[in-house]
This record gives sequence, C-alpha cells and structure tokens, in this order.
Amino acid sequence: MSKAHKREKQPEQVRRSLLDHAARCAVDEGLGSLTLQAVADAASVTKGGLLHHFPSKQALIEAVFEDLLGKLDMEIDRLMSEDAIDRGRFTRAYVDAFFQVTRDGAESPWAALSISCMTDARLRQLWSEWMRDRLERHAQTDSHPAFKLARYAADGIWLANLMEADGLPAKELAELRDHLQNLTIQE
Amino acid sequence: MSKAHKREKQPEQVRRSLLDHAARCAVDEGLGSLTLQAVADAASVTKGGLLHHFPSKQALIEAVFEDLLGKLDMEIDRLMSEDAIDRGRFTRAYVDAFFQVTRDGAESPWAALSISCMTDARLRQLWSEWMRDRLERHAQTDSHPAFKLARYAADGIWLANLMEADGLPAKELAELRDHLQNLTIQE
DNA sequence: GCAAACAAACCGACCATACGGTATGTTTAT
DNA sequence: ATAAACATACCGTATGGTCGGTTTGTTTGC
Repeated sequence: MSKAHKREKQPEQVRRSLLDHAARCAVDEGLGSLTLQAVADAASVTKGGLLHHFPSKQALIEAVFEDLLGKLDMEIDRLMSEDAIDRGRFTRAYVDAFFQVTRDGAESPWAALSISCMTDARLRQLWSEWMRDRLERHAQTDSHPAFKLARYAADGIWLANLMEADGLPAKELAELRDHLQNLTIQE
Repeated sequence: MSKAHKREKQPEQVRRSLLDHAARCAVDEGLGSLTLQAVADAASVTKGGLLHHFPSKQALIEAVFEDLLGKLDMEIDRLMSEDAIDRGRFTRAYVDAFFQVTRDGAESPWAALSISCMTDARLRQLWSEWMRDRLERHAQTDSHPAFKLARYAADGIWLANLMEADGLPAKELAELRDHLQNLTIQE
C-alpha cells in the first residue's frame, strides 16, 4: 500500500481519463469533428500516449461507447432490482434510464455518442446487439405491444429533446414520463 | 424560348442532380465523411462547378436538407388533404409520412440527412422551427397527449429502424403502423 | 540484494494526404 | 458584349497515423 502515492505511471487511470475526456470532447465538438489532439490535450497526455492506449481513433470511439453502454446496462439492472412487479419491469427501467439521460440534456455523454451511434456502422451493431440481447432476456415480461410502444416513445422523446436547442421543458418531460409509466402498469 | 431542345447547359438540372447525388452520397458514406469531390463526381461535374452552385459545403448540406424538408412538407399536406376527420389529422399524416420513409430504409435520402440533422446546429434549428410551426398550425386538432405519444413513437420506430442493419421486419412495421393509427382515432 | 535485461508507458517530431476553398481560364447562352 | 456556367490548377491546413527515442516499472540471473 505504501507504493500508492509515489507511483508515477498509472496506466489504468490514464486510460480512464482518456475515455472520460473523449466523451466530454465528443459532447462539446460533436463526434464528427472530434480530434485526437483535443482528447489528448484534455487528458494531459500527448497524442502518442493516447495512441498507445487506443491504436486508432475508431478504437477509441468504440471503447468510449462500450464504456457508456456498460454504464447504462448497470443502471438498468439497478432500476430493475428496485422494481417488485414482474410485468414490464425492463420497459420501466429502460424508460426511466432514458429519461434520466434526457434530463441531463446535451451535457450528458450520451448526447454525442448516441448520435454518432447512427453514423457509425460498428456502433450501430453494438447497440442493436445489446438491445436484442436485452429483449430476449426479458421476452417473458416485456414483449407486449404496449411495452414496445412505450420504449419507442421514450426513444422519440429522447430524440426530440436533442433536437430542441435548450431541450424540452422539464415540466413536459415529467408529464411524458408519468404517461409512459402508466402505460406499463395498466391493462 | 423555342430552342429548348439543343440547350447544352441546363443549370437547373445540374443543380437538381447535385442535390440528389449529395443526398445519395450522404446515405452511402455518412454525412460526416461526405466530400465535395465525391458529390461532384457522382453528379458528373467538377468541384469548381459544384462550388459555383453552392458556395460552401455547409450551403450544400443546408440546401439538401431544406429540399428534403420541403418534400416531406408537401407529402404531409397531400396526406392531410385525403383525410376527412379533423381530430388528429396532422398526427396521422405525420405518422404515415414517417412510415413511408421508414419503409425505404437506409436507401431513403432521409436516413443520412436526418441523422446529420442532430450533429449540425443549423439543421437542428431548421427542423425544430418546422416542427414548431406545424404544431402551432394544428394545435386545435392535434395537441391531445395521445397524439403527441403517437408522434414520438413514430420517431422512435423510425430511429430503431435505422439502427438495425437490415431494418425492422416489414410485418412488424405494418403492425406498429396500425397500432399507432388506432391511437389517433379511438377515444 | 542488486543489477542487467526486458517490457510497458509515454513523448515529440514528422509524414502523407485528403479536403475545403480560391483564383483564373474557357465555353455557352442571351 | 456580357454574364452565367462551368473546368483546371493550385494552396493552406488540419488530422490521423508512424517512428525512433526516453522514461518508468517488472522480472530474471547471480
């Protein structure tokens, strides 16, 4: 333990910092015009150092995306574990997680990444694989058409929120959320 | 005026060709990596010729987007004119227009453009202005929460369709469409 | 216990090139 | 003749990626 404060190179920490700052840069400049130099600067590393951890720009982007996807995954699991009702449990967690992200607006790392998710074939694949896996796992409880509709609507609201310059009004978001949650419990 | 048959330079037609091929290129390569040269080549014009019609890349992209937005606008008007019921008329047309676009999948010019719509602040503004204008015009008939939900769900489905490599199954799309249309007539 | 040897982490300079845009020339229409 | 509609050639720059070297950490041989 005594080695913990004099260690000069901490690759794990640098790697994390690179992931975080890459996400942040993507939010600020848009992922399209994301530059390796900017990420390296933000993380106080040289471009060479960055390319040591991630052999290419694409590799960096994918790593950031996988990282975020993992976080979303954990958050949904957490929400599901707090839900006592079987029927529609996943859908409720999915909707809630998306509203959480939506509330954060453009500052959320998800904003830029999920956008780029559509332009990049590889990221699209990662996402649809994750989604397919989740839907299969919860087919017994969440395959009703009404649940499907609620999830799609959540996506649409999330999208609309990104489109608006300042995001949708907080009050309206709250109303929409309640409306969607009601869909998952009634009938 | 009478010499319409031997005309060798038809700027209007070239301009149209540029718009169409730009949309097509954006679909193939993604708008981020869209290049003036590629568009010019596709339209059998030199880059200089392209820049004569559109003074900058941004101007080209905006023109393409406005063009497509105009087409969507007309399509929605057409659909609305065929709808005898007042209540939810706009929402039905909106949903239908989106499913039309969705059915075309990745080949539709909308795929790439609407994606880029999110990365580009100017395009986002154009879209949200169009949307706001439409919603105001049909506030009397389409402001019910159920309609809002249907529109958001249509957006979500459209998005999900883009995410899947080969798009959603045609059968499922048809079911979803019927489901949404039902939402706009009952209650 | 301590170097030597090896590997990982990182830096700094450089390269190749693709791309947006300009400046200027040439052809076509009115 | 004049202007629009193009073509050709070129430039500046930004950016992804490479490469050789340097520092830091770990293992091995004695």
